[in-house]
Amino acid sequence: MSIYDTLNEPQREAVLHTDGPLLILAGAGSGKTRVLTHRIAYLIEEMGVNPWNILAITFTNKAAGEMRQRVDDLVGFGSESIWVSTFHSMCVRILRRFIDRLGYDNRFTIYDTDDQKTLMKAVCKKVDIDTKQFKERMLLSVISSAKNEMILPEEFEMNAGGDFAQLKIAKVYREYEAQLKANNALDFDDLLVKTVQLLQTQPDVRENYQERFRYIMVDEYQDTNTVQFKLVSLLAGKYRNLCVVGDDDQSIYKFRGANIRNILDFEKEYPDAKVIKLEQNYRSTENILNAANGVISNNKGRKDKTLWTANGEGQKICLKQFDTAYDEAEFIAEDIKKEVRDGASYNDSAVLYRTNAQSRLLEEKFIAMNIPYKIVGGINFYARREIKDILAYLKTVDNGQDDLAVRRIINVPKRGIGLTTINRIQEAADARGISFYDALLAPEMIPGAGRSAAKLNSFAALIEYFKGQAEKESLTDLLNEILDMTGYTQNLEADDEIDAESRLQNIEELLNKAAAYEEDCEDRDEKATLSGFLEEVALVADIDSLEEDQDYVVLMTLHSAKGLEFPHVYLAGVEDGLFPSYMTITGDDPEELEEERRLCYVGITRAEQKLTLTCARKRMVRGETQYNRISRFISEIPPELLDTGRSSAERAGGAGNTYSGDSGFGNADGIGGGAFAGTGRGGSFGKAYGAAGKKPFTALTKGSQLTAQKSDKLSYGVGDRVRHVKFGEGTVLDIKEGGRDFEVTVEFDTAGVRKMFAMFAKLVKI
DNA sequence: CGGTCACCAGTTTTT
DNA sequence: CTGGTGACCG
Repeated sequence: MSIYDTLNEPQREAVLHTDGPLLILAGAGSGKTRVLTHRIAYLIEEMGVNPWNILAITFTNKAAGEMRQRVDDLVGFGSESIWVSTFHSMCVRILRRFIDRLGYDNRFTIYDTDDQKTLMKAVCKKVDIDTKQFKERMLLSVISSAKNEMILPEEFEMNAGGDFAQLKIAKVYREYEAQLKANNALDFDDLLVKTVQLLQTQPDVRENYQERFRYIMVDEYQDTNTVQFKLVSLLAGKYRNLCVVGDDDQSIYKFRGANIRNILDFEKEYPDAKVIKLEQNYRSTENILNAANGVISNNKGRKDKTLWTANGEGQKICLKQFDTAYDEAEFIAEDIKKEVRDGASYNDSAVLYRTNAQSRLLEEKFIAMNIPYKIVGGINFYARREIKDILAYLKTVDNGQDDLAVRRIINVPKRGIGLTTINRIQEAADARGISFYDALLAPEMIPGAGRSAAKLNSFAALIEYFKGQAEKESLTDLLNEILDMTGYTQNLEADDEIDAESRLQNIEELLNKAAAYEEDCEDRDEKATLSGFLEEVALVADIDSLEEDQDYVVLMTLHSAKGLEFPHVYLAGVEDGLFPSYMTITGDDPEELEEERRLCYVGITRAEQKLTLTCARKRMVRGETQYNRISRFISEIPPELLDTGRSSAERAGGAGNTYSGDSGFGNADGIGGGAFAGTGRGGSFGKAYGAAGKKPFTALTKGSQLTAQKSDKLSYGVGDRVRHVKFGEGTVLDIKEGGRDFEVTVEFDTAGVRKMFAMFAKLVKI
C-alpha cells in the first residue's frame, strides 16, 4: 500500500504522467492540491528527481506555504530545496541576482499601487497632462495592460498610429518607465516583464534556469496572463516537463490581465500535451454542486466537464431576501450565533461578498454581537499610511535612489520642510541628473534653499546615521531607533488622538513582522537584510495571514476566497447591480458577465455542507439608496434546490423573505422603476472600505499583542502636574480605565486639552 | 510653513 | 458619506 493508492483513477494518472506537457483540468474541490503534492512526492521518491530541479508556482504565498508543508509531510526530506513560490516572488528572486544585466541596480525597490499613483502624478505634471482628461488610474491601467501583453513604450507608440490620445499615453508610458528606472524601482508588472526580458536576452541565464527547473508545475493556470505564459514557456523551453493545473470555470482575474486562452489553448500550444480531467468533487454536497453546475452551464465556450460527487444530497440551499442590507447583516450574524449555540465553531463559517465595501455593515453587526471575525482584504496592511511611512524610512536607508520614499518622509514627522523647498530640491536634482536624496545632501547647491538648509542638513544627518546603524545593528533595533529618533511614535500620538491607538498597534505589528522575519532568516541560516525584509513585505497578500486554526468567522471578497473551503458559506448581496456588478450589466461585453458568473461559481463551490444566499431590496451605496432585484444568477439555480424559508415565517411584517421561484425579474418591484439608482460613472477602483483608521479586528491574529504593557498603576493621578515630550507641562484632568490602556485627559499650559493613551504618551510626573 | 475650511469627485474584483 | 485637493489665513 503506497501513498498513491489513495488517489482516484484520473488523479493517479496525473501523478504518474511525469514527462512532457500535461494539462490537468481540475474542477472545484476535485483534489488538485493533492495531485500536485503527490506528483512532487512521486517525482522525488519514485523517479529519483532531485528536489532542487522542481519548481511549483502557486497563486499566493499562503498556497505556497501549504504546498511545501504537505509535500514535507509526504516526503519527509529534501522538500526545502523545492522552489515553491508565487510568480512575483520567483521573479524577484531571479532579478535580485541578474537584473544588473538589464542596467538596473540589484537593490531595486518594488512599487505598490499607491507608489505607482504618486509616481504617475509626477509624470503627468512633467509631461503636462491634464489629469482631468486622463485620469492617473486610467493611465496606469492602460500601461499595466500593455505590460501584461509585453508591449513596451516603443511598440505602444507605433500601435498608436495617428491617434492623438494614444500618442499622449505613449508619451506618459515612456516617461513613467524612465522615472521608474531613475528611482531604481519596478512595479508589479515589471517584475514579470523584466524577468522575461532577462531570459530572452541572456542565453546563459536562460540556460541556467532551464537546467535547474526540469520539472515545472503551475497552479491556477486559468489566471495566468500573457507575460506569465511567456515566462513559463521560456523556463520549460528545454525539458518541456510542464504540468499546468487549472479550471477554466474559475478564471476570475481578467481585469488583471489574466488570459483565459492560456488554458483553453494549451493543447494548441503543446500538441503533444496529455489532458486529464478531474471531475469528482470531494468537497461539497450534491445540492451545492448541482446549484453550481446550474449556474456555470449558462457560460459559453468552456471546456466540457461535469462535476459529480459521491457525497450525499445534503441540505437545501438557503435563500433569503431582506428589506435592507442592515437586516441582511443582522440575519447572518444571528444565524452564525445560532449555529455556534448548536455546536458549530466560528471558523466553520465564512461570509463572501462581491465588494469590500459590504464588509462594513457586517463588521458592525459582528462587533455588536461579539462574534470573533477577521476581514481579509480591503486596505492591505502594508498600504496603511503609518506602515508606508516607516517602510519609506527603511527604503531611504536601504536605497537612497528611491525619490518617492525620500519625498514621502522628508517632512514626516513635520520638520518644517515645505512643498516649496521640496520642489526646489527636485528641480536641482533634475537639473543635475542626480537623485533627490543626493541633491538634498548638498543644500548649498540648491538655489533659494537658504533658510531651509539647516533643516535639510539635520534630516540628511539623521538618515546617514541610520545608514551607519543599519550596518551594525539588527533590523528590529534599527526600526526602534527610527521610530524613536524621528519622534514618529510621539507625533502620531499627538497628531490625531482618535486614530493613534490603532496606528500604533499597526506599528507594533510591523515590529513583530520584522522580528519574525529575522527569526525566519536565522532558521534558514540566511542573513536578515533590510532589502530582504522590504521585499518580503512588498509581495504579501492579505489572504496570506489567514490562519485556519483560529476560531473566527472569515469575511472576504469572492476573489479572495478562491482556493478556500468552509463548511458553511454565506454569499451576501446576491443582487443584480451588485453581483453581477452594475458595470457588467450596463456594459455591452457579454464576456464580463460570464466572468461574474464564474465568480458566482467560485463562491458556491467554496461551501462544503451548507450554502446561504442573502440579498437586500435596498442598500446604501455611496450615500444613495439603491434598489436591487435578486441576482439573475439565482434564477439559474434549479428552483427545487432552494429553500426560501417562506413557510417558516421568520419575521412578522416587513423584512421577511420572499422569493418566487419563477424567473423573478420581470419588473423591478418597487421604487425607482429601474433596477438601480445611482448613476454609472466610469468604473474604477481604489480604497473600497475602511473609514479612517478603522482597523479590522486583529486581536485574534497571532503575534498582534502589544509589547508595551498596560501598567496596573500610573505614576500620576488626577490633578497632578505632568510633562509631555511635545506639549510640555500640564495638569491631569481625568483618567479613564480603557480596555487596553488608561486614557488620560490633560490640560496643557500651551497646547490645550488633549486626550491620550498612557502607554504611548509617556507622561512624567513633575 | 502649516493648519483649517470648503468643495468636488468617486467605488468591482488584486499579485 | 468620505477622502483628497485647493484656497486662504495665522
